[in-house]
Amino acid sequence: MIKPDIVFVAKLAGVSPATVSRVMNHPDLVHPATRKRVELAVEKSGYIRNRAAQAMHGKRSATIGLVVPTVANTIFAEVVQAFNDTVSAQGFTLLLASHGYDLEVEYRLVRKLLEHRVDALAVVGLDHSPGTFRLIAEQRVPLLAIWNYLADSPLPCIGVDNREAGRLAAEHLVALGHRRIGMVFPATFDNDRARDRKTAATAVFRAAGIELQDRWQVEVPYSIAQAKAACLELLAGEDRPSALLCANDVIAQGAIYAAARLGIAIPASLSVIGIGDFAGSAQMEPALTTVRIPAQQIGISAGQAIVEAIGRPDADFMIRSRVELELIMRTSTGIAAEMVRP
Amino acid sequence: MIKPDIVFVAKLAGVSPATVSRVMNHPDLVHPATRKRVELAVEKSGYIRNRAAQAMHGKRSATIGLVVPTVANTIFAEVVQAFNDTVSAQGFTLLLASHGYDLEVEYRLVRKLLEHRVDALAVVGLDHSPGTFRLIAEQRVPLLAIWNYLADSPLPCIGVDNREAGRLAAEHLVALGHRRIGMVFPATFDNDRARDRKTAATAVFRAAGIELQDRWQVEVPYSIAQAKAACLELLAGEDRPSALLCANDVIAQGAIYAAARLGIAIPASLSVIGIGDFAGSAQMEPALTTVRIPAQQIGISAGQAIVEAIGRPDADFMIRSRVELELIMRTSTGIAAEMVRP
DNA sequence: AACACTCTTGCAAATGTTTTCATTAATTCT
DNA sequence: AGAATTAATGAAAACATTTGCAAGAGTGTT
Repeated sequence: MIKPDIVFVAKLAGVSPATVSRVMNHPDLVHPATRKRVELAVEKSGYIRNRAAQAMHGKRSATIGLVVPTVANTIFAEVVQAFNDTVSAQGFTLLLASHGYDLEVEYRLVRKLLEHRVDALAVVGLDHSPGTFRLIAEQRVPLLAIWNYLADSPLPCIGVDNREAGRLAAEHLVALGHRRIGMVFPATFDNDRARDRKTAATAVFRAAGIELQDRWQVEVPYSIAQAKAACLELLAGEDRPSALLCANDVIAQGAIYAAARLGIAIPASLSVIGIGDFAGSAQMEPALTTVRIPAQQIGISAGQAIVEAIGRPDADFMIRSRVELELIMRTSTGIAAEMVRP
Repeated sequence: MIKPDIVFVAKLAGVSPATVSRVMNHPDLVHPATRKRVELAVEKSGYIRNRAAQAMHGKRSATIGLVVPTVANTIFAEVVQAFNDTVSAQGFTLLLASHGYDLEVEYRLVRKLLEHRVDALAVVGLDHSPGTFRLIAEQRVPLLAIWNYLADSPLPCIGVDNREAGRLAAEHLVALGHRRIGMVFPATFDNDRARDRKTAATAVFRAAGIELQDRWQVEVPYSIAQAKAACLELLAGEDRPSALLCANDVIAQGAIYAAARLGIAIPASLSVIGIGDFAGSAQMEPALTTVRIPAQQIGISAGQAIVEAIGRPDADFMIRSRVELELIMRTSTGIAAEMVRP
């Protein structure tokens, strides 16, 4: 019992392979009666068409590559889901790869995805190795950066302005009167998102005449556990900041748990702000004040844009779409203690 | 400027296409000097081999399909990551699909993955539509169920015994003297994991002579927000359970936030137990008592098993591997109030 | 020096589709 | 009714690779 191919089905239906192909790809070109017969033969033989052969013919592979730093935590879960749903509804399948914040690994992954002849590629952020860019340019595959927006980005992008995110968060703390501010960020090397947020926030603080104490700046990877551990250390003792600006909600959640453990009242004695508004941030107690990144909207828009780009292979693909950030004030931030008049 | 194919590279290197192919697939068969020349030509021309053409030849497609209910929350994030890392290290690329707990959607996704001629398929759990099973059997693609273990499962599986998970959680509550018990579960239709956990837990309670009050059994989807909302309702008023058994940690986190909001002390007046030990469960305050599912280990083992299965296409693939559960006692559960002697 | 090997390499067939072009059948128009 | 369209199908080339087979070039043996 051999796997049925298109000629097997054709024989079974008493037509030529060409007709079977047309039934699959341009059903309107074939007579309803023949179509019925072919569909029956397909059904009966259990035929499943071979996309590889189709792709080989220069046609679409009907796949889209998505490269993310990680799927292991909440950060990108929502975009990935929304993006996948969107392109999947259009008949595409997602090839997923994750590089763990290592751009050299990313290069290899992109290469692998190109070997599979993905019809388009989406990556997170605008920081990529030159090799990656060269590769994609050579292959003329539509490439879309998601998550970040930059007015003069070298490649199409759909996302948020991370400098604005940093600015919004910082301004919120400044507006509440905080001057003793700690920042908890991951390494900003190879990570333009964290870098942009941090520099923008720093600029705001500087403009407000706030001096950032080195001892309140800590570097942690994106992990609740490590963020909590780092914050436990940072917040121990009397000499601690009155507010913590965290690179994203995962870190902010860690910070809040650390404060809870230490019995530090939020927001009375400590304010914590995150960036992202990930799942759970709104529900936690205290609810996390954050700069909302509309992940779902990004995923959907990105999916639509990329499908559209695949649709016009000749037109060169350039879109720069900024989705709006929003400061979501919840209960994890409050007026700085020293500003509260009795 | 046309994209270089294998014959272009061959010409550039002054060899035949066959030799180039051998350099890519069986490097040891070609003379080191020629190999060098070919590699140089590949480099110079920016050639990227076409997996589609390769797959068409009956060879491997070097892809593995993974179908999960969702990637939008923490539940499967860790397995997906570990699985991806493992197979990726072996040169495979992941085709990802998510069906949102709808087995009819799953059928269509599986079909799509088979069109792409994945070398193997992994799915979550043992509940699947008959069509899905038929499809996969016809195509003779190795199929592996992850997350669940069942001694007499109809297909290879690597995961945990969900009945045991439910049992461990329930026994823990019973051991602490709880008799007024609520359960927060998602719909168990089409979801063998939730179903197994629930029936096992129910059996334990019944054996302990505990009567489950209908008003304390609630059904919620896997979402922190909805779990919290449901628990706010469940826990309002005086007539509430002393312990909550949650189908998984996502729901349990929602329950804990609900209690925090209502000012119900955990574990003094309410115990909450989850299943899963997802990221953040250990760090939250109070730290969540849970039945640990070693997601990473499952992902790695599953990746290894499936790659191995691809390696021996003739031998039929059957593995049933149970990974051990472990009750992790933290601070969200405690002795039932009515058992505490002054 | 002839023989039997082993290494390398090229030729050509095969893989499963899609698509262009041509052919035949059916329909419409005058 | 005959010509001119239009619709439906088939034949065959094309797509980019892999691999079995065969041939040529060295190498060691007698």
